[in-house]
Amino acid sequence: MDPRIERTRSALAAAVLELVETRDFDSVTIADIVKRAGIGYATFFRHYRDKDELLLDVAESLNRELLATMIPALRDDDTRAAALTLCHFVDEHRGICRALLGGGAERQIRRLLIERSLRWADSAGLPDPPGLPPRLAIDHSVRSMIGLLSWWLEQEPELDCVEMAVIIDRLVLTPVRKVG
Amino acid sequence: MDPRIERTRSALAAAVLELVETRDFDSVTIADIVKRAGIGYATFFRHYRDKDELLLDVAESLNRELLATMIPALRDDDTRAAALTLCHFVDEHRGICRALLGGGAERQIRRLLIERSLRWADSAGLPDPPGLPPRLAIDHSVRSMIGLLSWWLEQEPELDCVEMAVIIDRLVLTPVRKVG
Amino acid sequence: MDPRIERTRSALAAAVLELVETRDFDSVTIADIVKRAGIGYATFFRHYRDKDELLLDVAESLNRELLATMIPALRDDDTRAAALTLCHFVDEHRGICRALLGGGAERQIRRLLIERSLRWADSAGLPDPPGLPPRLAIDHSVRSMIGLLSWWLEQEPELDCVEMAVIIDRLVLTPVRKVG
Amino acid sequence: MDPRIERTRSALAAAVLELVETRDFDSVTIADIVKRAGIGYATFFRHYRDKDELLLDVAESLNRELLATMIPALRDDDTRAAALTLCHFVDEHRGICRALLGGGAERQIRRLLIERSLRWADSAGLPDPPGLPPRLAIDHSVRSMIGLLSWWLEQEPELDCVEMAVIIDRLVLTPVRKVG
DNA sequence: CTCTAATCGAGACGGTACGTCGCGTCTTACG
DNA sequence: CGTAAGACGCGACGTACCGTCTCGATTAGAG
Repeated sequence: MDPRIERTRSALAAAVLELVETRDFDSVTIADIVKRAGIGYATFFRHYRDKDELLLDVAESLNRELLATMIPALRDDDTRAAALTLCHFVDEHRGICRALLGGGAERQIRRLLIERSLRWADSAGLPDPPGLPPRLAIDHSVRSMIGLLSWWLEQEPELDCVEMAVIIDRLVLTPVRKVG
Repeated sequence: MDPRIERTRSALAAAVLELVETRDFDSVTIADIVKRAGIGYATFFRHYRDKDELLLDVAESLNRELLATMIPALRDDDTRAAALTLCHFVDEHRGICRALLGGGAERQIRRLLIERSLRWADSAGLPDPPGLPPRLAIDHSVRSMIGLLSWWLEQEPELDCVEMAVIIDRLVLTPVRKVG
Repeated sequence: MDPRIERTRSALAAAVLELVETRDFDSVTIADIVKRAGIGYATFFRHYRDKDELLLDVAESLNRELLATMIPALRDDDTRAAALTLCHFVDEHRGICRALLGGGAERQIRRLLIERSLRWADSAGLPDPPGLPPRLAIDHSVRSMIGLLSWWLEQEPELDCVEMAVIIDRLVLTPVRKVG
Repeated sequence: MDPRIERTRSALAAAVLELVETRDFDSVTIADIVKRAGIGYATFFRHYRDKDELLLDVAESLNRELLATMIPALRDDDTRAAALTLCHFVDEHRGICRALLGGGAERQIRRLLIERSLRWADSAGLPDPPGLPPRLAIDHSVRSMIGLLSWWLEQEPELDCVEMAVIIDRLVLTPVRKVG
């Protein structure tokens, strides 16, 4: 791929992430982003249809990185370990995650995460847990984890990763897998 | 209170609810609402600062109504009955709820519901469940139920109220109350 | 006449004059006036169709007062004395006159003054000066005097009434009466 | 300069002049102007802060054109010729001049003309006439000529340019220059 | 001294124009 | 000749003020 394109997209991604650290994603304008990235206004639209598409591109990368870290634990069916991995990942990317999960782009991010998780579960041949409609387990898990993580990120870090992982495991992952 | 004010606000509430049944809340303009309500454009801003404030007003009423219905079950600690009541309520207001929970106003609605639930829990002297940080139980419960209900509303009604209540009870309410 | 009406109109006249001392007439709103006058908003429109009508009412009174003072000199054809009377009158009402002549209402005021002067000239049987189209003499005199007085009012009072009267007489009244 | 800017401004100038031929300037809305000019509403404000600024821009051009025509006569101290030139100019631009001098923008136009004339007089080293405060001669001349021209433009053209020039010369220019 | 009608305050309302903002498209000019 | 810069059409927003209207409450002046 043309290195110029690469450079432009990186600049845009970096810019939006920097901006979103301090302000709400909704309140960041495309003009802000391109100014920060040092590229022309019209150039933005040669790469992304709109703001959301840029953010989803960023989220996509992050998600790939996250999934890669979690896959071993998921493969072992070790929900506690998976939760812990997740918490560490989020903790290390507090700024970005707060922006992505708590900012105005939450819905798009959530949709992306759910969609990717469903796709992964399908490809991994994960069975639907007993007693739940198909796909609901994934949908609920992702939504709830996002919810808990949002809550966690909003607090000052009173809970460490281990404590948070225990909570996630107890409130989300375990209930999904075991009947009542 | 001046009956004219009452009339205007009712007209606005009715209009936004009607519009939101067919279109996404974000795509509804204030001009649409006032046209539908048969009131003047500027008059809108004499009552609400923006679209969201109107929606929150509507949500507030709905929430009061919902809480009133659920209180008996909540008082009896009967989580299954509470969930069933909730599902029936949502089922009877499918259109409105889909708009409130799934439209662009989700964040505001969620914040309102969490805040009201916390306040109610405080006033009712509800203790925090063991093993969870204070207030997280409520926060998580509300978020998760909203998530499950959103999923339910998006599906064609393949699940009836009872089935849905069972799921909510299993995935949200019971895990919150019992340790591991 | 009902004393309440009298009281309301006086209050309005006083209010608009006070307001117009500090701000431009155009920027004074009806809401400002009624607030200052201590009367109800709708009450304004029971007395005047709009802001201009109120101002014209005020100007009308002032004009009557002015004409009364000038009539002796005008009758004697003593343009110098007439100009002096005018200057004294304006000097004694600097604030109001600055508002009426320099503010945003200038056009209406001017039209009123021209119209009243024409009517007075007709009724007094004043002949048109030789060499000028009918009515132009009055029109030009009023306009020019307003212009000079505006200029005078804008300056800090470097010129006294006598000097100003001399100028008016030289630049306006004499040229109108004598053929070049 | 970007030809698009040039094109837009020309379109706006043309539009406002066309509209102002039939209606009062005050009653012309910005929406009217942009519609007539075939440009977008918001674009207007990218070029002018408000309606007045557009009109002043138009007036500025016209004024430059006028001054250019009058300069020879003014240089020769030939007031009669200058007045005649002025009358011809106004006669050839009756529509525009009626709009500029008689419409609601009169004050701004007058201020502009006075200011420009003062500047020109300064730069040309024109001395103040004897017996008059500095600058008053210019101020009065401009105001009076505007007044007379307004009157002339309101009449159906009963007076031709020569007659009007004589009047202006007699009532304004000569009195300013000669004592008594 | 009462009674009736005019006048009042308060302020909600429909309406019109304004000026701002951000988006996504399209043109221009420059390297 | 491709890319930055940025002008443009569009449309929603929220503000300001106007003139109309409906309410009761108050007050004048006639009986």
